[in-house]
Amino acid sequence: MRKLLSIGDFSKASQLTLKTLRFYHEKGILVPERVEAGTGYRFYSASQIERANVIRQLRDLGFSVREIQDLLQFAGDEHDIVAELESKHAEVKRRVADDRRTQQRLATIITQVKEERALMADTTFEIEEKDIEPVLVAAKRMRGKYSDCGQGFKAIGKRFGFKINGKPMLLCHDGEYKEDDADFSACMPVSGGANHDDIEVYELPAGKAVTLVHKGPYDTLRVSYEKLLAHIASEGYSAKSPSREVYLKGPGMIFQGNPNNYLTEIQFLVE
Amino acid sequence: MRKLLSIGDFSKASQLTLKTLRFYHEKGILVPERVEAGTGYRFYSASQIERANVIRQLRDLGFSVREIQDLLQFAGDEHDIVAELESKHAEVKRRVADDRRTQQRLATIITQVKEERALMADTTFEIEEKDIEPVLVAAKRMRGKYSDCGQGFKAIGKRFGFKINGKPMLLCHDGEYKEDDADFSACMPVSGGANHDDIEVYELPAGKAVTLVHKGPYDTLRVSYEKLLAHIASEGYSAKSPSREVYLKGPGMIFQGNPNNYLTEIQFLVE
DNA sequence: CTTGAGTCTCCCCTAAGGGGAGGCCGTAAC
DNA sequence: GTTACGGCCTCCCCTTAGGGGAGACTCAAG
Repeated sequence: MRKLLSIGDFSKASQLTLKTLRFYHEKGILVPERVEAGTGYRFYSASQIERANVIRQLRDLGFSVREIQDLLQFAGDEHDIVAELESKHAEVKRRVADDRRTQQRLATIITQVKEERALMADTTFEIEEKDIEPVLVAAKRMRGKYSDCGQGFKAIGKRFGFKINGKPMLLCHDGEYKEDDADFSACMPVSGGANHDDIEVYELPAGKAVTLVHKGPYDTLRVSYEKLLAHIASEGYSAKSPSREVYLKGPGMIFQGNPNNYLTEIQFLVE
Repeated sequence: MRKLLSIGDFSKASQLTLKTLRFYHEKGILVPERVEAGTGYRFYSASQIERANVIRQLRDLGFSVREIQDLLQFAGDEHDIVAELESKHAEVKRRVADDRRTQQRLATIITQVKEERALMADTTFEIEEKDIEPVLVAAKRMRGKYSDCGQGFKAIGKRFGFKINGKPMLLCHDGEYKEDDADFSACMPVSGGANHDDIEVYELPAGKAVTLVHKGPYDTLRVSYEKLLAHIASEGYSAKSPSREVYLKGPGMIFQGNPNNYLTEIQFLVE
């Protein structure tokens, strides 16, 4: 009366692969109606297709085999099913939230890298004279080695977070180049905000400036400084303090990148 | 000069477990600066902490070890990095989309199950007399066995999809109960829509009705029918054709559920 | 000298099957 | 009669990113 299907036929009917069917047999969630003693051949009844479909559905909904087993245990009893569904729902929701954060971070990184690449493409690496707009910054005055400025940026980043709207800058208050006991400010352009601890918010003045984009690691910056200062002297300008360094492209959020491709714009306001 | 860290110290500094460090060593993405020949002890340089952090970041962004390996191969070369980032971004996006569909489906199922449970809780299973509102339905007239109506519902579901706004119903056009060659319509309440192929859209009339909610499998429906007809006779009403069956709760989208808990409301319009 | 903490390698385990080897069975073609 | 083919079986290894633990070795302190 009831026709039994071979595993191949059942596979076609249920859209589950042979491997999967054997696996489900082993796991006990879909046991063939009959297993021939001598050959071990599996035979399924047509009515088991329905159960196979249920399992497929549950699997698509993200339930593990173990969970499916539990769920099918109380096949008619709906007591815990809602709870299980809800916990799975919460789980998926959590995963979506996580993934969206990741996605956001990836997008940020991508735009940043692209921006830097574009920058690299249309930078001339020649001395330029241009008018600079005023810029509102959050600045932390520091003393020591220039390379310590990272901590200043970190502190500003922590406080001003999403208000930051430009590349990090360094103000050199010393008239000359100093190795060890330099007087400088780490600062970031911001859209607003108030003073906080040792971070001051103020506006850098506008004005005519002589600038040069330096390409390469930071320890070769001096070459570009000298080039700029020579130009300023030859043109008869006088440079105003502090000079500015804008870190157009440095070590990224993830990759250090190649220091030979770091870009730093040096700006001297002149009159 | 350069101090080397034992794996334990490096583990604390990098926030990667011992197991993970050994694994990354094996995979070649974070090879200790020095491995002592005799003992096999691993020693890391402090500068490797930075690389460890890069790896952590990439791992958090969902990159596999294999991908991290590729990415770190061209540590300075940024040529392919954007492409990799973008493909990962697309991948995450796809996963989010998938998960949200799953989440939606789960939510639908949950509300449905809850609704059915509420229904079960406040149903009286007594004969009631009530006034029935008119209801717009999409109906497919069929002939055969009642149990074939599922295909009718499927057809209507395919055509009217999101316009469906009620429980599936059956109209019995026969005056009497027929097993085999019954004349009935499978129909679903809809918010609108036009006739399509053999699916008609029309309004079921309002009126005074005698109803009874039947609990149990469909093959015991006759008991409730007889109870209702006896009541109608004893009250001196005359029943109008077609009678209606409303499938308040039947086999769910996933689970068959327990047929003993199926709920079906039988409605006879009377005058 | 001993002890405890740190480290090593090696082996097994995860979830949900996929891939393939080698063997058994029945049928159809030659 | 035989051979080829197709369907089925079991058994074993493989995948990710490490976790858990056993047994052995090393290092520093008491």
